[in-house]
Amino acid sequence: METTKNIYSIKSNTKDLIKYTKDSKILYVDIETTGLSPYEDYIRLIQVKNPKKEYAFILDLYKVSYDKKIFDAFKDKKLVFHNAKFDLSFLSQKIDKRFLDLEIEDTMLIGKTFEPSKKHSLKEMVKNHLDIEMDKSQQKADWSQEKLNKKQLIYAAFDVIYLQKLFEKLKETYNFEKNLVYKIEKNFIPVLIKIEQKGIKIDFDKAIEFLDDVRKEYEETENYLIKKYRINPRSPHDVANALIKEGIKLPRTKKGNYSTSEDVLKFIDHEIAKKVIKIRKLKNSIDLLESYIKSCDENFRIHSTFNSWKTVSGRMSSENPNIQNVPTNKRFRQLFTADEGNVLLGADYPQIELRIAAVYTNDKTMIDALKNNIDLHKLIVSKATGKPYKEINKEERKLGKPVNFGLLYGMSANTLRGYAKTIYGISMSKEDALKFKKIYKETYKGINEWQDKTIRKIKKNGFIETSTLAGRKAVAKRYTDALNYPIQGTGADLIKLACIYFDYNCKKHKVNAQIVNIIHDEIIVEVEENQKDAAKDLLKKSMEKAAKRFLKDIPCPVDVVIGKNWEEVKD
DNA sequence: TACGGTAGCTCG
DNA sequence: GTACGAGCTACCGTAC
Repeated sequence: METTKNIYSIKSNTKDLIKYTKDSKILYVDIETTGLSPYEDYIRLIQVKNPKKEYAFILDLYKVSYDKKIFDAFKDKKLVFHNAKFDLSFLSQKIDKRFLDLEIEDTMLIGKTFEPSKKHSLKEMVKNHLDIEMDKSQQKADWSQEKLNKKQLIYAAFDVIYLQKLFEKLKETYNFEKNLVYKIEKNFIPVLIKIEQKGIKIDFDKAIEFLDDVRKEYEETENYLIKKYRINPRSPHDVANALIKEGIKLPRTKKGNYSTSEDVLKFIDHEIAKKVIKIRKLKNSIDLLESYIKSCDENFRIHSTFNSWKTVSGRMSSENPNIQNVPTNKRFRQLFTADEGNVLLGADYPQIELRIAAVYTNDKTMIDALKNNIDLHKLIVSKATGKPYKEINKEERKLGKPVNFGLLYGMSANTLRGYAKTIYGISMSKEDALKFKKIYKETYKGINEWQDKTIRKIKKNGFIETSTLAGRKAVAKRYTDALNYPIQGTGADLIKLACIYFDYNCKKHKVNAQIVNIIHDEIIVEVEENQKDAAKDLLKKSMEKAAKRFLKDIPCPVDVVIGKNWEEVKD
């Protein structure tokens, strides 16, 4: 049983903190805040553990204005956190930007890298690795009251004391310093924080105007349907009943309800179906616009939260609001812009997942095609329709995309038939669909072997552990997942690395550019007009260097486009 | 009334 | 036998 005596020293004085940290190059750090938002909430405590001392130091920031000198206690030191993104967001936002330049380690990331299927809270990891049960009853205590009680302070101190013990144990257990996935994720943290803090500029007036237009159209459509058919057009139940009343037959959903999905409605030649499709899209647009307008800060910038490891595959996600699912239509993309005197740069990786699949499966035909600059989406449309490759236009190419991805990730012949029907208007027999799959398999032998091997393994063991080219692990129980995770995950490894390179290069060449959005294979950057060419060059080089690291000799040329808004910078 | 699942929309 | 990965909102049945 540990004694609580000499567990901590609590002060409000920065000088005492500097004195405490002075003799160590490594520090274990945690903070307690009044809430989860680095914009709206405050840091109450900063807890620090110097491994050369027995006790933890607690800096109490109650009613103390944030002192820039606090940073001096951490300068030139390596900081160890549990979930560094959270602590560094606050420390860099409230105290000193230079916190983002420090070398760090993150015990939670080590857990996520080496034990992906376990839980990664400090409590769970301390239990698993040290066999100690931490008392977390104070975690959600009130950290804004003037006088903190002894229980709270002991809790705060133990967080960094156990953090040190956990880190030292993990260091014995895993060789994380050499692990590429850990390195990428660790170095990506400050890059991600900067993206969130900068935010992306919205053309507020245009957004309001757009919302107004959409609302009017929505209300007109809604009133029409309510008056004429007495239905709530947002209710699938009402819509289904109304259609049945009109003598239309509807398929069932998995759960047995009548389906009114767009896939069903678009084949129904009736005004209810057409207007319901329309009103759903309008409502969706209204929701998106309202979320952007609501999220703007006083400078009309949106600060979305980006997650780097929330998905199984390793892909990023964006929330509050999600700015990775902005509709591709002009009026939406034009809303995302740059400050006065700045421009945006846009760059995406062409057909990146197919390039990754080619190298991952060592498919000679696909590699050869890519080396000869053949567009694989055009090629698949050409093979499906019999139309010569050179005559495939942009619209038709767009349709090839889902088929290519579908077949890559194990799409069935039946689903392929559905695609042929809905997007090409071709009625494909089951035999034709199977024949087409066969042609695909014979063309791409490497892909085929990989798919067969994966299916066999899953059938035998019930699951499979997949790995990206950087070594990011995931467990799949369905073969379709097992085909997807390593490819999609490698795409994530690659773009994260590109962002790290770009951020580093901008610092090195003193280019004042900032990434403002990442959309899986696309990077959006904001930069001062007079540095746009330098930034463009660095972005291109950074993305191509990251691609080369994983794709080896498969070329991956990146085009960077300059413009005033997102619409203008698409390729 | 609160919650969770489903359906349906958006994106790569 | 199954293309994959996300977030957000409204509806709707169930539990309290």
